[in-house]
Amino acid sequence: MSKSSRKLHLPEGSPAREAPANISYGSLPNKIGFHLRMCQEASFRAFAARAGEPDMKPQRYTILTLIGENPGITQTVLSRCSGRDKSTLTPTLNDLRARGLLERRRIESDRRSFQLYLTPEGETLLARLDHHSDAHDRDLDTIVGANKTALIRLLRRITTSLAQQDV
Amino acid sequence: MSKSSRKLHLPEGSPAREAPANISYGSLPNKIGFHLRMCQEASFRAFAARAGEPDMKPQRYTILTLIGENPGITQTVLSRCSGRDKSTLTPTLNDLRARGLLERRRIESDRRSFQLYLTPEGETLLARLDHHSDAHDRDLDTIVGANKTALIRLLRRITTSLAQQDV
DNA sequence: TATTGTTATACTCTATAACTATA
DNA sequence: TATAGTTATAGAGTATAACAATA
Repeated sequence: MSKSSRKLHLPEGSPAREAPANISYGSLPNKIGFHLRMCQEASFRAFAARAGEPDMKPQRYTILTLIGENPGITQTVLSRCSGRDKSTLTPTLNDLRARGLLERRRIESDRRSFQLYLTPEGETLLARLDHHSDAHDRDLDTIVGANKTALIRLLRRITTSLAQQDV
Repeated sequence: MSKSSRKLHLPEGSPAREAPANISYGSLPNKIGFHLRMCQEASFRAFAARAGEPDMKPQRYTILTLIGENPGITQTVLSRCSGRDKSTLTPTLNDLRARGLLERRRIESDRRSFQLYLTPEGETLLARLDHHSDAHDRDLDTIVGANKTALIRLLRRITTSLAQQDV
């Protein structure tokens, strides 16, 4: 097996590597959406391999970042910012709390809500993830070169345009 | 609720829309990887909303396309082309067969393998999905404009560069 | 009544490992 | 021994709906 020789950790989606064959991909290679998906998967795997934190997927990294950047953010706001339903967040936040990465405090002025804060351990982990993320993005920068700004601008434009379509 | 007014079908990930607040996203907005994820999610949702086939996610569309383009492709080859483990494919292919969208034939010269073919119903569905996919990609083309070729080239470069890192 | 967060439930996707049947 | 495909098992992620506590 020539499988995972130089790969560090590949928590999910390890295969995909091996070259196909004389296979036709039809119209897919002309579709932006297809390449977005391929590219996002490749980026995710590369980040996961680098970070070596099998339980810290991009979505969790985003959650930690949002809490770190906005201490005291509530779960509902967090759910909107991260684009997931609030019920989706509950198990994740419980898990992160169980790992001692974050804590929450009840808001006395509105006892329905909780404010979220990173613990020192959470800060440490976030810093480590940031480090890997920076390195990963430097890789991407190298690949993309001078086109980075334009690329991000394009991706943002697509994201916002598509989101506005169905408001 | 201003939720899904003009949305057709949003099988998964329906929220995400509502604007955040005075929230800081830290370094995320500078990260290509972050925007890839946001963009891919937005593209996926827009496609799903347009196609209105809640069970036909991009991955399944890719599978149908690959079989349609390469009649007689075997499951193992298909799994490599679609970037998923062969065991992952089994339930999906069973489901697609149960829906009458594809069929398989044993290869007599190697009775371990099966060749996959679309049924007429599968061809019809694929044509319909192609139609939606084309429309969706025309939307993307409009958003991206003259940059399409450059964008795809960049995305491909990222995908292949990252994939080669860990061979 | 409306909102915050939880629970209950369900489904999809994905993986690895062990298995079978064939080669 | 090696390969094609299945089964068993597991886990993450996501959704909707109903609920309790609070506003």
